Amino acid sequence: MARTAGSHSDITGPRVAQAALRLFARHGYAAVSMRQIAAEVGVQAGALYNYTPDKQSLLFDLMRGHMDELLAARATAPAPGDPVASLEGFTRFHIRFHLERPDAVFVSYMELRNLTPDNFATIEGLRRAYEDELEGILRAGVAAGVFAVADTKITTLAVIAMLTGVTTWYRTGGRLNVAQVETIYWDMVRKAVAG
Amino acid sequence: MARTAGSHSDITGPRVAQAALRLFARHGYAAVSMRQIAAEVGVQAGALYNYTPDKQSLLFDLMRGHMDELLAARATAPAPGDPVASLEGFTRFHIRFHLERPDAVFVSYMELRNLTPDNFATIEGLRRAYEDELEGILRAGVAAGVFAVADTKITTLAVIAMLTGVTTWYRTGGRLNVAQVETIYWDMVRKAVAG
DNA sequence: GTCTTATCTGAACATGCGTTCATATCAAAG
DNA sequence: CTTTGATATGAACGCATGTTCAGATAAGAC
Repeated sequence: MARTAGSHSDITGPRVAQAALRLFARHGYAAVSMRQIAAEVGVQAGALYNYTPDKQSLLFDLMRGHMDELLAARATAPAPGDPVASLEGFTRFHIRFHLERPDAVFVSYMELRNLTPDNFATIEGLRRAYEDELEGILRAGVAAGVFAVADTKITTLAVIAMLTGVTTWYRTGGRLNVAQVETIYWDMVRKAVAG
Repeated sequence: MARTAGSHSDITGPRVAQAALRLFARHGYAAVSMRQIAAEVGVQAGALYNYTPDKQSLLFDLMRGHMDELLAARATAPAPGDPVASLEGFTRFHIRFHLERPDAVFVSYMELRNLTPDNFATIEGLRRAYEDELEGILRAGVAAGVFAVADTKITTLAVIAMLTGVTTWYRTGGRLNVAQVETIYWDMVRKAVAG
């Protein structure tokens, strides 16, 4: 019995994306079948193809959407002249943003190898753009003599790895709230790059 | 034509493990078929079952082997009384050990969700034991008044995340050698936990 | 009330999956 | 030289995969 209750495109579409994100994060892209996604939405597998040309696009669209959101959110953040304040802003922004969407973060970091080469290049470019934001702050701080880092590129990657790692252990309702976590990490970042 | 050139068990066995490790690291456990592993070894799929009861054991044995190696190597490291020297030792050990086996590191961090619950618990226990090594050092440093960390558990995870991140960008023959990388990271770790 | 069109079903397609097993081969033991 | 046993083949098993599509259904337009 098709079309059981009206025009559902604007409802089913987001539900497909949500179900795919959830399942990809839990079990991995390759381990999730189109039929599992369809079942989670409450639809037959064939109906998914009204919303995505194929499984690969489903993954790519999730990842590109996540990176676009990340860069857009970052673009609206205030940009203080002081490198230390900028770095604190970046640190707190990164932790908050990533803790708010653990599934998208997980998928975007773990499923890179399941992207086609073209799609991989696109995502990689967006990630690089985000990293450049942090590296710019570090460079400015070094130039101003307030940071002492041996290598801005490596420090950038090290800081991002440390901050993103928070998603592997943080659980809502745990011992610490997001603001406390931000402060603990900011304390480490601040000292690590200090002159 | 079976058994084309003598008794190969002691040669084929390791080759199966190596091929599985390589392919799992490149494409992910779920995306790699037993036939692909067999092809890499130069054998038919059925022959793999002389060396593993099933695909899951192939993954689990690789991960347990990696964690066992990690803990065994760590156990032979010298244990200075000074917390700062201990932390430097741990930092350099961690980077060196992980850069020497990038495939095993990748698989052990990415394929946790493809382990059965029992196998997952085992690997998780070994990882915890390793983390406890670092946390012990941090606690000792805090007690001695040479480290100032807000939360030893979180700092442990943050430091390990930062150090392990080196495997995502380091390439042999690149701009920096392992010793230089060790020094850069040790500089950041040392400052991040400093009092 | 009829028609159109978006949405979904359910079956089908070719292909690949992990795993099993009877059979073949050959190294080494007697 | 014969026998044994480890090691491999290659075919087969039932089942799942991503994707396609003709047909069914119902909401909204006229």
